[in-house]
Amino acid sequence: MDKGWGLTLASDPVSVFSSTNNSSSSNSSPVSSFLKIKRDFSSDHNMADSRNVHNSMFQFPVSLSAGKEEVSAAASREVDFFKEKINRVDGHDSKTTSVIVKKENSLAEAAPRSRDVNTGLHLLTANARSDQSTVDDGVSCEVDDKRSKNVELAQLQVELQKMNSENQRLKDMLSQVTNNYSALQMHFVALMQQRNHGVESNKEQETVTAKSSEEKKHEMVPRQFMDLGPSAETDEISNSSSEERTRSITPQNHFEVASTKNNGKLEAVPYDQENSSLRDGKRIGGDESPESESQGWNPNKVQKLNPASSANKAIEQSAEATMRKARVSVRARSEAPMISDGCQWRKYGQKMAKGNPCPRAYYRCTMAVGCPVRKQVQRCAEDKTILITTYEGNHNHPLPPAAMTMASTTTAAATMLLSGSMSSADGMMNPNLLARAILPGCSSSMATISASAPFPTVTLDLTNNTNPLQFQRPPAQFQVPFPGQPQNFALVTAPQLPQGFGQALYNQSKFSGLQLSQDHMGSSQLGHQAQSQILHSGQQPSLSHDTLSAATAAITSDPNFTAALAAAISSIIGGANANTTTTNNNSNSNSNATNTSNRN
DNA sequence: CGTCTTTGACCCGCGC
DNA sequence: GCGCGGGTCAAAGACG
Repeated sequence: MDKGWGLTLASDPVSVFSSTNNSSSSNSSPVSSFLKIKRDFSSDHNMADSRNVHNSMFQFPVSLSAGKEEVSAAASREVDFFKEKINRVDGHDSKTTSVIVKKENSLAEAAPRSRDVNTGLHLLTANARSDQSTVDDGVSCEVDDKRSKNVELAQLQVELQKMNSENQRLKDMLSQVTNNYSALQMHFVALMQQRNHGVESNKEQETVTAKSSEEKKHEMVPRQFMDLGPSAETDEISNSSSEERTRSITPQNHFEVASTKNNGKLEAVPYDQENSSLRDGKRIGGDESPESESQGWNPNKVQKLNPASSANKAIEQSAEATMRKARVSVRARSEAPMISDGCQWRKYGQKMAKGNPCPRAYYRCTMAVGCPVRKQVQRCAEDKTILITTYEGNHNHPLPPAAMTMASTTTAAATMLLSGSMSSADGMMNPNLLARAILPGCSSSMATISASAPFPTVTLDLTNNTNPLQFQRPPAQFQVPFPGQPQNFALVTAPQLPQGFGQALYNQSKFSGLQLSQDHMGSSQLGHQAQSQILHSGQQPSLSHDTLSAATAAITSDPNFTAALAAAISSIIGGANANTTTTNNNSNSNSNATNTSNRN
């Protein structure tokens, strides 16, 4: 890379004039996405305005497509530039420098600008000078040229070092955030378990000590929908059905969920069972764990199972089944055939669904053998620009950072739905409550929850543009599919993204954050963290627009870089915002969370 | 050659 | 029992 630079520069602007530098142009080295971005942004038209070089190391004019025609054109322009330089020998060094660099870049095309540039430059600059001498004879010009080159090279070096340090920092932050996330998950599971035990004991206490109804209410509130929102909202709901709901809670069920999760990774246990008996197994031998197995997407199967088994077993099974069958449906506007969520999917079927001219596609997660996660993708019949993606199940394998958001979202949805359905005597949940719980920042209309047993589904309708920030960027971003990536990317850029996927993921990030808030509501520490998570998604706009735009551009322009960049940026944003929000929340966390989220 | 997509066939549950 | 619809399988083809 460095060498490439030297070579590229060696071609030298002047020599370029006379002959095309083939060697340099052929030097296509890995150019960082950032460079690419800048290059994209800086069009050739700006070449004359290259005085701004000092502002950004990447702003020097670059012609990406350096064809022969362009070379000649560049040559002509270079001549003009030299004239200019001559006129301003005393003027800006940067100007002359920029011109030279420009020429080199245009000729060298995408040649990487590395720090070693200096070496190559110096050596070749001499030659260049000799060539240049033919054009401009002033000795002072040569000196200035040399100096200016040195200056710019130094600047480039500094900038590159900055970028390297920045990258390192990003990496660190990413790993840190990942670790924090894992820790939080574990903590959450532990707390949930504790809480379930506590609930049980509280129940017993209730019966024995016959507490006042009000006291009971207070105790119950936390259990029911987990404190997702401000206490006021909770009170609202608790008065009516919450009491019954909470009383009907089956601690065993809760515990079941928690315990399964506790056995290591969140989603591992329940799905291992399912994995052991996938559909294949079912067909071959239906005897083994028929329940877990045969259920697939079909809710009906769940129904059948419960009556057959004993009471406890039925409860457990229904819990597991519900957990497995809980769906998270995301409605988002997207031109892409499928939302990229960071996981690898394999299409295993396609069907024409009744009442919808658009076929429904069935995908299975292929990131691990036997991963039970599946998703359906179908376009909305009414508005074909709306893509409905329905997720089911939890991954039984480690996920890349890019897939963490969606995975946590589905897990959260499954957990929450399970808790909600379990906690409600009649199996119905208060849609508004749930909606608020899932998307505290969104109007309840954005999230609809179908709790009709036994097939709970959370539907996030992200097609409504309620967040003004999301209009800031052109919709084109989402029209480009990012195979195998993105959720985190979307999470990162969502606030700036117009709608659809970004919005969906943006909200999903809240969702995932919600999960923690719900379950930790009682616990101050986690509760705050969870809230900060929620807020972080809501406060993303606090991130500098330049950074986001650059990241977005990088992603869109360089698909190969998408995953890494998305992960890194998302981690940064998450971390930064988490910190920021945490501090901000100290004063009034609840209201802040609500307000922030209400921006949507 | 391995992987992925396509697509017709099959299985299953449900309602009539 | 039959038909319908949802979900899945698996052979064939496409693709890199």
